[in-house]
Amino acid sequence: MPATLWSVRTGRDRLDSQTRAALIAAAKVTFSRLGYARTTVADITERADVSRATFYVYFASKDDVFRVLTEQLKDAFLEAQEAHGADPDNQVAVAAASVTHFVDVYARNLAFITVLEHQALTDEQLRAMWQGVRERLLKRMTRFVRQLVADGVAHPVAPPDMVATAASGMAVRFAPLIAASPADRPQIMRYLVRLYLQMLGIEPGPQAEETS
Amino acid sequence: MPATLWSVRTGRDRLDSQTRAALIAAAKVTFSRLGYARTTVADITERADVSRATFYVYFASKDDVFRVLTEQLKDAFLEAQEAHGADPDNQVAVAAASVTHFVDVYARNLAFITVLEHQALTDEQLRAMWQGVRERLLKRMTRFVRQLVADGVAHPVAPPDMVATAASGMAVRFAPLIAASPADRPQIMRYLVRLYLQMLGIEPGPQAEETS
Amino acid sequence: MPATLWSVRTGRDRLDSQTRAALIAAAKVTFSRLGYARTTVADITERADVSRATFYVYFASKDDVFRVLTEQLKDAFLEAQEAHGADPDNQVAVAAASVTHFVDVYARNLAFITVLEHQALTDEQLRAMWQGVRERLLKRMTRFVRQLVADGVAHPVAPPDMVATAASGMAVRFAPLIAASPADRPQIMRYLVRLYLQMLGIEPGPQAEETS
Amino acid sequence: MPATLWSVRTGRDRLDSQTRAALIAAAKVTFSRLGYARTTVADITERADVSRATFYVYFASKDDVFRVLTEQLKDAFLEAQEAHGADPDNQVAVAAASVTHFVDVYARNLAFITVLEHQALTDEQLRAMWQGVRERLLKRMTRFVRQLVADGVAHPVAPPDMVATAASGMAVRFAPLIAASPADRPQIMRYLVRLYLQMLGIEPGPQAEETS
DNA sequence: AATGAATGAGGCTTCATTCAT
DNA sequence: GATGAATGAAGCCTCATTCAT
Repeated sequence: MPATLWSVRTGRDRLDSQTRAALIAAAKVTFSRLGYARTTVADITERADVSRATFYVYFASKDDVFRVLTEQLKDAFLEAQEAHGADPDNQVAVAAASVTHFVDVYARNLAFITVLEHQALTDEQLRAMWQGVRERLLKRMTRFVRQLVADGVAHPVAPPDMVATAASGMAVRFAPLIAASPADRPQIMRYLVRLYLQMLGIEPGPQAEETS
Repeated sequence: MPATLWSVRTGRDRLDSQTRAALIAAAKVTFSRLGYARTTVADITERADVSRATFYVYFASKDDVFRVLTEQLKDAFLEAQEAHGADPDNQVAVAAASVTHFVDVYARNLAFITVLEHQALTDEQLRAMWQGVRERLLKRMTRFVRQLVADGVAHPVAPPDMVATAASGMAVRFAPLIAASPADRPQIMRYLVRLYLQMLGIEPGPQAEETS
Repeated sequence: MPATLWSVRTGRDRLDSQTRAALIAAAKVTFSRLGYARTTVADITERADVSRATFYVYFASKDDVFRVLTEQLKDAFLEAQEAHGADPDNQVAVAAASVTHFVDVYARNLAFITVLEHQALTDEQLRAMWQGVRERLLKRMTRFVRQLVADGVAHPVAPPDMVATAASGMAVRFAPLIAASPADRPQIMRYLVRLYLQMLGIEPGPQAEETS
Repeated sequence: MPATLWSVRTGRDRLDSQTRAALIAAAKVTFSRLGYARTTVADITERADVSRATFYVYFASKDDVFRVLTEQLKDAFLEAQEAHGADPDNQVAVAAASVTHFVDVYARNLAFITVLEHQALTDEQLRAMWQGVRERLLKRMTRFVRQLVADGVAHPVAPPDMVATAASGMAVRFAPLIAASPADRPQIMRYLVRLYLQMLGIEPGPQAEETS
């Protein structure tokens, strides 16, 4: 096992295992394709090329992997929020980068999110978690809008939280487009950003076009 | 539903039966609460207060009721599109009414739609149907936007189909708000319409505020 | 189903079912032969000549049938306690009849009791129930001994509860003998009764020999 | 255990290993608490603080340890039979000591015996072994009773083997009492011995009270 | 000697669906 | 039309055991 070569052996061993990673990847794909209920542990282990019992070496149950995947998704969204790479002084650029990253994460996880929202219907814990993520993202965007208004940059026609809600809705709806034709991503993103700025009541200057 | 075409049986057809209606209602509630897989036929029949076997008098399978419910949803959306009640000559009012109706139907079926989208992941037929509904709505809105542009009423910052996409995303995201606090519906709708017009690049005149 | 002919149809239908009875009988035999863990639901249903799923129509789980059987055993013991058939005025005859019935029930359920005691090790509820039965029987015998002493009939060398304990131990140990050679039952019972009376400090008169 | 015969390996044999001892002790406790089936090899190794695989260094299987424990129990019973410490010329004292030792061993192994008897239901070898132990003890006691009768010391009301059976039953039933309240052991034992002698038809002289 | 990792085999339980009445 | 009864099929999970190191 190469694991012994590159990973310092600690108590976390189980968590670094290649097998575990393979199972997680397989689970993600399978859940995304088949949904939760139709995914069987056998589907996952076959794809990961291990035996069914091995699954239970790493996860307590089918539910357990699903939670792990959900946590990973959460992390991805919270990280995307950081809007890396945009000039922090250029508020418009920051706004654009933030939307862009969000849409990218969303597009990459489209199907899984559909499944997650379905599961959240019956799983209180999942529901709380996913709603938490949504609220965090929304609050941040709301704060941002408020800031832009205070700075006299934006002039929206509705309260900041409504604007944020609308903006996130827009973004969500653009994700499938990008997932469907990745080649058009730059163009689609450009339109999305323009519409976003328009909704904020910002005059789109040339800087807005520089995103990712 | 071809059933209406060939199953004429008696005067009072199976399709009218009270029992059938009860089963459909029960199925809708149960699917919405528990999702597809976790809903059992027993759940549905218990709620409808009939025996498990009776279910199969009216439906071929669990899948069958789900399809029936999906058809009903489709009808609801297509009907909402008709924008009843708005002055056909006031394009802005028509736009507002259309969005409003859409959001209302969406809000009333939130959970079921979540379930439907989950099922569409694995059911090709369902996927095609639901996508068809979305496309129809989108196309109509796109046409509408194009018309407004041609009429010099709207000045969007992106192509009509992009605007329509963004608008529908907005609307979808507002539905949960309305479902959560129906009392605030008027206020929320007002903001939604404003943002919608803003995105279309329409100067919101006083008429826009008159919606529903 | 003849059931409709001889049993008044009530809500208890499920409980009268022939299938249920067959499953219970099959479960008793199988548990007694194989013990709890090695008994599979398949073993039971095969013996009852129904499908595996049918088992779950009548019982919630393997554990559930086991509890039902345990209740039946409890009832058998409590009923045996009543010492039917002995002249109530002849205390010695009552004593003999009581022991005799107890041993008979025990002998008929030897293996099942072994299994039950094993299960009681890990199942608090079972333990409480079985201990309750034992205590009830013991208390009754203790009361009886006390009475005999008060009446000057018995002159035991130890306190009544100790005598009762010892007597029940004797009886338990005789059960296997009777189960092993039913033909010798009368003779064995005679000795058992004699030893029992001897332990009570009763002069065995001719009446004692009249048991069962 | 043939192991002692052919597995001589090194000076300090596997059979002495501390690890092995720890596993045996852990197994005894675990089997006694959980029963055979519910005890997992993992339970045993966790308690012994070694890895699961280590178990198989010392035992061929879960069944194997169980057999080892059973052998140990057998040895304990057979040794208890020797009635160490009683004046060999005082037959009554010997009788008392023998019963006492038996009860002590039984009390110390109550739960394990319950498990063993459960296992004996399905394991022919175990059944034969355990029955062998019982028979040996019974035969010895029978011989002893016969001797007492021949010596004119005892005057039982039933044949020696019946008396022995009854006596062992009494003893078995007293074991739980002693296990439950060890502080009362002397008192309980005294009553047991009295009842035992009473059953043998021996006038309890003062010597009988000197036991253990 | 000790163990981390992996798995074959097996058992419990659920549930959509059928069918005779 | 309604239903009680029965079941085939399928999936989750556990665990004793093996093996390479």
